[in-house]
Amino acid sequence: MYQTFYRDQTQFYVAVDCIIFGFSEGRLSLLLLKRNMEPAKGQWSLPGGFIEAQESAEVAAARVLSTLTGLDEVYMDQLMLFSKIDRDPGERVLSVAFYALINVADSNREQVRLHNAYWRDLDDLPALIFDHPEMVHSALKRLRIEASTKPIGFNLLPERFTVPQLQALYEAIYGISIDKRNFRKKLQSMPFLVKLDEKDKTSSKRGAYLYSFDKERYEKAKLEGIHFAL
Amino acid sequence: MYQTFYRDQTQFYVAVDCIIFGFSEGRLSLLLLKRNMEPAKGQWSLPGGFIEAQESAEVAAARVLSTLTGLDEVYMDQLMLFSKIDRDPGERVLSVAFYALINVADSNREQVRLHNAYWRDLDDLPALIFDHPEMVHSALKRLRIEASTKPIGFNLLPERFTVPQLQALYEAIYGISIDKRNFRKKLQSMPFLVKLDEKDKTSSKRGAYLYSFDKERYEKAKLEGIHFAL
DNA sequence: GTTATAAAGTGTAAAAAATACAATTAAATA
DNA sequence: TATTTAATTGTATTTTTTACACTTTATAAC
Repeated sequence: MYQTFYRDQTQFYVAVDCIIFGFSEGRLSLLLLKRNMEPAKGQWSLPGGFIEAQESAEVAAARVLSTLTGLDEVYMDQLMLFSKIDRDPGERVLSVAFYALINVADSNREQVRLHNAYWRDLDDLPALIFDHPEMVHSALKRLRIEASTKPIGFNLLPERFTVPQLQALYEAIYGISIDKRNFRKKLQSMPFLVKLDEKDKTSSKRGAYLYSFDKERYEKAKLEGIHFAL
Repeated sequence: MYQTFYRDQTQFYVAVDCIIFGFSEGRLSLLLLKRNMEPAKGQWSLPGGFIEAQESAEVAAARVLSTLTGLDEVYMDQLMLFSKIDRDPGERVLSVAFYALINVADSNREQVRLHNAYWRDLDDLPALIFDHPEMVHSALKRLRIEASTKPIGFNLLPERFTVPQLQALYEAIYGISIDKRNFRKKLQSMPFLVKLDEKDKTSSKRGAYLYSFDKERYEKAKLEGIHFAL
């Protein structure tokens, strides 16, 4: 039987690490933990934890994220397994990296604070332990690829958002500036972006119309060959 | 210290499984193992093996591939970790899937035979054990994404290949038929495709010119903003 | 040695997509 | 009432993608 055969094999600790993206005031940020004890005191790390006996990696990552932010059903996707022998100087630990997209305002501020976690601007990250910088790099690369063909960016925005907000998000993700007329032109070809009657007046006197992403309409459009592309 | 903390954690067997793509006679194929003993006798599986104490997942996958085919320095990329609790009905085993692209002719036929491995047409795969079908699906999806913007398809061809061969490869990867004039037009914009003086006459009386992919020129072109795209 | 065969090789026009670019509108505040 | 600031709108140009058919080359058959 399998069991007998497997018994000779080495077993490993397997952790998950989460690259949690947020977006506010036109900037992408990551939710990071500040170590307040040795070793590596003062250094920063990605939120993570060990996979438990009865968990898949995906469930473990969702647990870590839920514990930290109070959020469930968050957009999350696995990046890959990081397994270099010395990636953790303490002991051999493999780690599966996940990236998550959340709306900062939805997270539980107190819970985040209690875990000694802080939102740090993606363009100005502190030094991170282990291979966490590599994980972040990998996550950003993946985010850029995914966000261009799938409507995942909306997970970083409130339920209702304005066109200028959406544009600022894409400008932040790709680090470019986009012509607003061309940007709106693309949006017009997406029947799953629903224009609401209400305006958001927090960032201008005139106010900008609020929109929402209609998941059902998106699925319908996809079947008709209309794809998301930004 | 870390060690003390880690000791409470569960450890896991971690395997690698390889989706090894080949291309011959206009068709993609996978190198699969046929089980000639129980359990699951007669069923097919992806080539794989356990990660050993002093190996990274990448090294383990390269070892598995080298043992099976005699090939080193093969194009290989990690897909992700598969970790569903019951994915292996025998015991809890996590598995990292890798996909590899090899030139079938380069592999050691006897070695492959000895491991009870066979090339099976991708369009006519046998039933596979565990979550291996999911891994294959994931690999094909990744291959399609990667092959469209990176010159990785050449790993499936001989060192020197013809334009019709290259076109047939891309037609096989994407399951479409491509206009040969438009295909050649795109190739003309790629200075790293070197036309040789020799012809391959195995598939036509007239013969088709052989080309090779020049990696150095590719890197140079990339710096100049010329990207691979097919 | 002429002819038949089969795959390799070639160019252009039309359509679609991406890009560049500037004035007007709306609402609050001075 | 005038000023301010961000939101909103359309068109012309360029680039890219797509559609499409005949000629060339070398071998094999006659």
